[in-house]
Amino acid sequence: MEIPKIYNPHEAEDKWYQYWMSRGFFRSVPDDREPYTIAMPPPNVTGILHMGHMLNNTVQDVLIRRARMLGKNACWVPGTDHASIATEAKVVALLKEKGISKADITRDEFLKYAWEWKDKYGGIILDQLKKLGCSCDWDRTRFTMEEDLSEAVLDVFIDLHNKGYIYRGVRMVNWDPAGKTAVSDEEVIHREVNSKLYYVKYQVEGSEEFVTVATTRPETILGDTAVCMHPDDARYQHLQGKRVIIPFVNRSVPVIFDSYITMEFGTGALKVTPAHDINDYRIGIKHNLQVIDTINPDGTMSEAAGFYIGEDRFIVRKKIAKDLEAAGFLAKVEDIKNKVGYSERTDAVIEPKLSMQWFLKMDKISHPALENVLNGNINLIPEKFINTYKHWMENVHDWCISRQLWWGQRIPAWYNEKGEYVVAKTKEEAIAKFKEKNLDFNQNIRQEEDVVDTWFSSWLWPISVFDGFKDPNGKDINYYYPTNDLITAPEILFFWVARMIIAGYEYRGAKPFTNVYLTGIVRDKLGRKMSKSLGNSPDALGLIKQYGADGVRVGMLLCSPAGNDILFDESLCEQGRNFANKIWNAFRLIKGWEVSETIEEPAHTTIALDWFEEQLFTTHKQIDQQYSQYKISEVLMTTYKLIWDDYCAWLLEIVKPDFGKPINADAFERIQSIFEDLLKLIHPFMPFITEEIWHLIRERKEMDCIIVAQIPMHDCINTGFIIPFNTAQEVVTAIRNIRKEKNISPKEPLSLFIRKSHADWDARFDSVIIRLANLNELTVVQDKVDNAATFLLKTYEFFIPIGDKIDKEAEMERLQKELDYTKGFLESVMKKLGNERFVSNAKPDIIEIERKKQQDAETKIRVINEQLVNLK
RNA sequence: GGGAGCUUAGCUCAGUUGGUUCAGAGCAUCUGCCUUACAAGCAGAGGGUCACUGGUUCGAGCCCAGUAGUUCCCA
Repeated sequence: MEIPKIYNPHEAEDKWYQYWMSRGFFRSVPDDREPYTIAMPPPNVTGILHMGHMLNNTVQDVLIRRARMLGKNACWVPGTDHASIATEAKVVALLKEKGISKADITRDEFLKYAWEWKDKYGGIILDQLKKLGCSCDWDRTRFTMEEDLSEAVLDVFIDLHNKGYIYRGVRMVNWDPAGKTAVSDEEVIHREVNSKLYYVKYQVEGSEEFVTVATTRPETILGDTAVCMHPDDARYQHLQGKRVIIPFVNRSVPVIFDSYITMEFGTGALKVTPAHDINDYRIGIKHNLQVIDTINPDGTMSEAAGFYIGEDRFIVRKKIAKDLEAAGFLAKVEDIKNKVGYSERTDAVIEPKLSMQWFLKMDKISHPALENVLNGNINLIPEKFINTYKHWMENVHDWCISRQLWWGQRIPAWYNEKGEYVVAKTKEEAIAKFKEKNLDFNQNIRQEEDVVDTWFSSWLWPISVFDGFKDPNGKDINYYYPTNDLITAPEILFFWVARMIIAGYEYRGAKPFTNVYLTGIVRDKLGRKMSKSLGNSPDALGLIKQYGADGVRVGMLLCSPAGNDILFDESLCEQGRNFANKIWNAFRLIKGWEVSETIEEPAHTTIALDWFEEQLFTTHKQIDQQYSQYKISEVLMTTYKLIWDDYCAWLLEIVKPDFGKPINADAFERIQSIFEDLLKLIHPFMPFITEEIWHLIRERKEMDCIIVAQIPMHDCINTGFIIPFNTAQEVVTAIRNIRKEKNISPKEPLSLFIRKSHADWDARFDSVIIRLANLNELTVVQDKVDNAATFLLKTYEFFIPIGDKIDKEAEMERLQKELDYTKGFLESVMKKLGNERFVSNAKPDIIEIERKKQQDAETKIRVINEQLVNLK
């Protein structure tokens, strides 16, 4: 059989993913084992796989696969959320292409189109996750708008309303004129932009004086109901009790004083537009000002504006500036930078707008969510996010949960003709409630038009995916809840993570998960966030095609410590691909050997295998430790080095039989089973290549797959092989260096003499040194050896006779340098030991170490001096 | 404006309660090798005033204060 020199991932990927699926390896049902559960943060149903998803889901898959291999009942629940705004925008656009306007069809018709769209395109991302190798239990795939989950949302809404947590109120909301809906504070992105600051003159009533007011939004002048100054501002003291005339509109409004004003900004005089600015709104309430709503839901000027009716706010901004200038009211225009809010979903400029919305009171209900993070019942990883979390939870705002959309769970509230309302699941129940409350009702009661925020579905996710609302004592919810780990981005710490914790305590009396692993944001090399508009995001599936899923997974995780942003570079995937190829070639080597029962096992092979088994055991423990701290990229690097350096570069080089010779059968079995252990360790990171090799290396039964192989906990006595092996490695490296310096071919055998001057030489790895350094002799001697290249390790002297190749001058120079350094070092040690305060304050073991340093340095100086004398 | 974090090699990052023999890793770089597993490779090498200033200590990358730069969150 000819095995290709270069690993080709594609065939293996499709083959094994199908195999795993068809054998049900991803499936989890409750049993006697300990559960390990992750509820996937549901990606947006309109989404396609991007770098953030790849990072996030690779981490989850690593944890799930690891848990599976540790014998836990691993359950990873996938799904998507319905993303009201994004999906509705998509469907509206699609209808527009067909020449259908949303305004012309009924809610039911629209929803029919939306579901059609969802069934056709929704969930593409889940198929893409399969390409990445994600081992989710696909039988458990959920969708936030499916029937059971929607019912849970309605029940929760009704319950919270009954508890008095949900209320209706007029509030200044972030209005998205493109989506024609309110969005939450968290969905507004503030960006610094170049704007103009317009200085507009307002005439003081009954005088020739003008007050100049600076504004970035002249179109809102139409809604002004006051002008405000700081009470301490000397410039405006004489205006107490006066009124000013709004230019153009000719409305007389009061001059008011409030310490909210920043005297230094603009002219220190602020125009107050309570309907269109959150701060103005607060001032308006305080000073009892009139509120004039001059902007329509679609961002055009309203009837109340009186001018430019029906024209877009940004066009009006330019027009009114021109008109003000023509009328002589515009003093000047300056360029400034200011922050403007944009809708996360539609990228439209957010318009602060007063409207009637539904809110969830957060103060009481959020308490356990703060408490249980602070007391460590729930861990945030890394811990630095606790501060941010705490700050947010202590200043939590009520949550605006209504959205003026159709795609989503319709709020179960019903109005009578007087506008009075009850909350009930069905019309029949609503009627009953109206009766109960002695309110008017007839057949004309109508349901609230708005739906709830998508997060109002997804905050129930860890409960609802296990049907914890439908069946609160069900097998699944009792077994899997609380889940173990949540892996998500810090950006949604508040509007998703915190709210899930709130819901968890409110509806299960228990946390939804124990650990929250916060991944970083994937940025490009230049540190810019990856985005569609910048076009700096690589095509995720393209990367998988180019480097293989295993390569990309390794690339993602090599550079991603928890919570740190990752600066992604394709070369990382290349490194991952190269690593896969390295493993492949190790397999090729082993597979190519002829095995013999009769040939003797060489000493170097036996001892090297002994060493490696101890090394494997030690690394195992280290990896466990790193996993327990969620240091995933360190686990990867540790395993990477174990395989590449320890196994391939050292062990295989030692045990490799000479060309054309067979290998001893016992040794072969050990080498192969070590290789299998290594495959298991790296499997969570590189699922495909490990499964492929697993089956090529031995005949396997149908269900004997690495995905369900158990990671063994080796019992290994500390045999003390590691330190002497390290010494042997250093000796080999030193000899290789000498060969290189002296231009001696690796094929030319050399002799090595070891002179012990301090401790006895540990000869256990002599055979290894002989083999790797290509020696024909290794002898421990009492005396120096002439005409030899020398080197020092610890307190041993090494001699390699090389005849006339010695360069005495260079040799002496090297030794002198080493001597100088060692002397300096000894001096610093003696200084420490001579310091009485050090000797009396430092711990005894520290002092002991210093004494050892002193001794070793003294020995070394003696040895170097002798060598120098020899050379002369 | 308020709060939090970060600053260690060219890049990305480790660095436990302050205490081993130049502060570690991977990548990149440089040198020599197409050695019959792998050039997607092998064998070596170089590279750091631990942002800066001061303090505490016998001893500071680590603790404290200040400064600068930077990122994020909130307003």
